[in-house]
Amino acid sequence: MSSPRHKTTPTRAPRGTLSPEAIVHAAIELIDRDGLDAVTIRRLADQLGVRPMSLYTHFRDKDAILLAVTAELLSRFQWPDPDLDDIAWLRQVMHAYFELFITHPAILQINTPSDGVGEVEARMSEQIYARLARLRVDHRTAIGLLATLIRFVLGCATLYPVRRAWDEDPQHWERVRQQWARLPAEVYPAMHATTVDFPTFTQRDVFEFGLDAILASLPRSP
Amino acid sequence: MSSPRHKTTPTRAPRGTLSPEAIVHAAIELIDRDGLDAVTIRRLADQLGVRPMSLYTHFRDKDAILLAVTAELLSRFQWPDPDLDDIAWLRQVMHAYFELFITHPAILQINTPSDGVGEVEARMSEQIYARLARLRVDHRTAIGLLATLIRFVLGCATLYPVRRAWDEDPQHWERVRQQWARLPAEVYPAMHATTVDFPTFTQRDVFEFGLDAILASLPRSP
DNA sequence: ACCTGAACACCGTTCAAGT
DNA sequence: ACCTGAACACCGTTCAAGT
Repeated sequence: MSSPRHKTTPTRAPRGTLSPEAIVHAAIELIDRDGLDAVTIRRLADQLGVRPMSLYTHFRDKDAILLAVTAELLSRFQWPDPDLDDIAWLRQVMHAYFELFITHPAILQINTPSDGVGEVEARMSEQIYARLARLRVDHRTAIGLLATLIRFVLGCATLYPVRRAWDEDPQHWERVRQQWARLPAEVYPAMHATTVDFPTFTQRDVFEFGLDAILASLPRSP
Repeated sequence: MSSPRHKTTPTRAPRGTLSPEAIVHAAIELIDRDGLDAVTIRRLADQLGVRPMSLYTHFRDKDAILLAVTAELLSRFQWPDPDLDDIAWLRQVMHAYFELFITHPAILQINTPSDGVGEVEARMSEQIYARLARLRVDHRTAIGLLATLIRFVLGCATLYPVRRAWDEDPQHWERVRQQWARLPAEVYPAMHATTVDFPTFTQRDVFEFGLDAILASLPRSP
């Protein structure tokens, strides 16, 4: 009578339920399903079967969680086959970098302090500079080229989520062509002219085109 | 006795105090001073000497305000002198685009639905395609080139706020050089090698380098 | 038409407690 | 050491009211 055992006890979670890894894992799941804004201390706790405050035993604050998330995602970077010839290997690195960003667009939205993206960059540097040196590229060009490539990939990744719908709609470019063709040729001569043999680009096509353009200065591999 | 006139009346704001323009203006001020996160309906209202709910008379919700902010900022895009030769003009457009983004980095964080950045792109297109046509660039190359340039500029702008501190610290690159030089030459031969004539890049130098690289395929202007 | 108070359903986080 | 309840200072926004 004094202690009604079979209350609707909200069952305290057992001691081992939580860990930094489990939290990061749950956060990534939430991000990939519903986007970065869906990551909330309270919703994270729900997903883990725990009360909100429990998370603070494992991370100082929410920022620390998101930082661990980016670290985990960046660690999934896929190094290409080292046997590829130098230019193919270089392109492959950029491809892997691009793929990483478009499968987890949230990385771009998480504010990493001071160097952030630089993590992957740093690990890339040695190998990339070695390849470029082998291609007889001078130091200044090597550094400039890598910086340019990184920025291009970053831009592609930033635009990808917005442009993605265009790739998936087979009629998109035909509609654009018709729209441009309807423009008065006197005012928009250049755009009008392109509609005769209208070229279409997927996001990946653009990526390929840009890579070609930036790497064009390099000596062709045999 | 019945109506104590001189209460500490919280003085209702007069009817003309608010307007979409005033709200957008105040929001931009807040953004430029304290960043995008500082933009809050309540703080915006404070800044305008008005109560929070008043803003909803002029905008449907907060997103609508931020959309108006990006529209306003993008409208400040500075078209370069049309008398410049084609390649110089093209570079100048990209410079203006870059400057716009680095003076108001918040534009990059505001989620513009579907086309967003495309606003400026669209207005650029006709003029840029006209110039490229005059340079005898085929349609496909023109579209690919513009897409590449935009992504590169976007990447530069994204990285700029993070890398800005490097530009402003005169000792930064010397410290990096020493750090690289201290690496064991057997494990990091390439990075070690660069330290003998260590090249330094400001963010603007990188921008210039990348522009050169991407536009290298174009025929040199006379 | 424009400005507003009260209230609601959310946040991240502090602090003091439980086990 | 780890999990938690209550509470605080914030959010955006709805709804019904004032002028």
